[in-house]
Amino acid sequence: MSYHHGDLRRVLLDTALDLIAERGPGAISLRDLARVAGVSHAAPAHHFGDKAGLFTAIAVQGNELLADALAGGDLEDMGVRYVRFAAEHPSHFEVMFRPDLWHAGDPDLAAARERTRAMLRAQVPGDRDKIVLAAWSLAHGFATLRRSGNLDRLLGDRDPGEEFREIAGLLRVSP
Amino acid sequence: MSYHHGDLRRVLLDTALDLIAERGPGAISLRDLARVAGVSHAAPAHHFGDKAGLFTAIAVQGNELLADALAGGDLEDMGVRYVRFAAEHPSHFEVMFRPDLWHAGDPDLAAARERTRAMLRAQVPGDRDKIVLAAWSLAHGFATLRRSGNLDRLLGDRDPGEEFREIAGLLRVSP
DNA sequence: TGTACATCAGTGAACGCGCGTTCACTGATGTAC
DNA sequence: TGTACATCAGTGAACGCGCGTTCACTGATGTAC
Repeated sequence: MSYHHGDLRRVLLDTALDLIAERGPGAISLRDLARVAGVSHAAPAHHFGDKAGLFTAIAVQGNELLADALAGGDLEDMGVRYVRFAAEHPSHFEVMFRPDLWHAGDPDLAAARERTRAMLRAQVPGDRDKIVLAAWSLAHGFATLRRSGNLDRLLGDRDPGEEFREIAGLLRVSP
Repeated sequence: MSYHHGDLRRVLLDTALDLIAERGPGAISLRDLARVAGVSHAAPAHHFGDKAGLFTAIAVQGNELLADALAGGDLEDMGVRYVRFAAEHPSHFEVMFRPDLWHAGDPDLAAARERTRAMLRAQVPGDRDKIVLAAWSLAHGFATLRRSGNLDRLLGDRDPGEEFREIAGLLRVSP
């Protein structure tokens, strides 16, 4: 491998996502990240500025992925996709909802978050904010409980999205 | 104050809850806790064994408080109480759903968690697990999103429980 | 095609710091007699 | 009422460690001429 890696930023991000999925965001260190990625321990700082910068980059990427995943479809489908996203991108999902981890003022992050929010809203005709909030709460709660292991005894091995579809199907919007 | 404090365990727990509410569980250290409580830095270890022991104690207490809060009432009321608990005991709530923080094998904690779960189940006649899960997801998602600041622009200054009652009122269990 | 130079990615040594944990100790309390 | 002793809460010094960050540097790449 040459002195200039060429793709180190991406490698560091991917490695960080693996580490976070394994041990949680609290247990990660820039030095450990560099160690696992096989580069000098100063390299992460070079790319992300500092530790919060790393988490900020992850949160930006996560919001973009989620916004993409939510594009199109109806309200129930949105919930299913939301839950699936959380299951498939656990590290992104976790970091996205931990404001203490990032640089809150980052403009890229603000834009990415706004885009995700706009996608959530777009699934409901007529700007019915409370309905969006109810659906979002349902999907977010399910995804979070599942991720924290609270549903281990309650769910089978099925696709989490399908499990959620069944749960959500028990509720309907009252007229 | 005498050499023997008499109530140090409780003071340490309360201080820890304050610190967690301010800065999040990741930013707490036993030394800082001791500093704020005005005792030697080895005192927390004396009471809780180690750092995870402190979080375990908080999780036990949180589960007991939540189980108490959920006793009695119907399904919708359970959601309201759940949300209210999260708002009133943010540190407990946060720690309770962060398995990476505690001693997972602790028997007291296992018992306390089981008691909370039993309370959730008890609100639904006939053991309809999926309904419980839907209601739990809804309340948990709302509480979590609110706590992470994601609803700041969407909610007013009303009691969080009442905000939730309105949201939950938009959904009904389909026949 | 060749040379000079600017730019930038990544290095590695060094720093100071706060941390968790250990351990022999000391002071206070309660109980047995 | 008084004394001896066990128990336990809390102390304070000491340890070794991993961390984030800084900084002068070196190697590679791309571009201008």
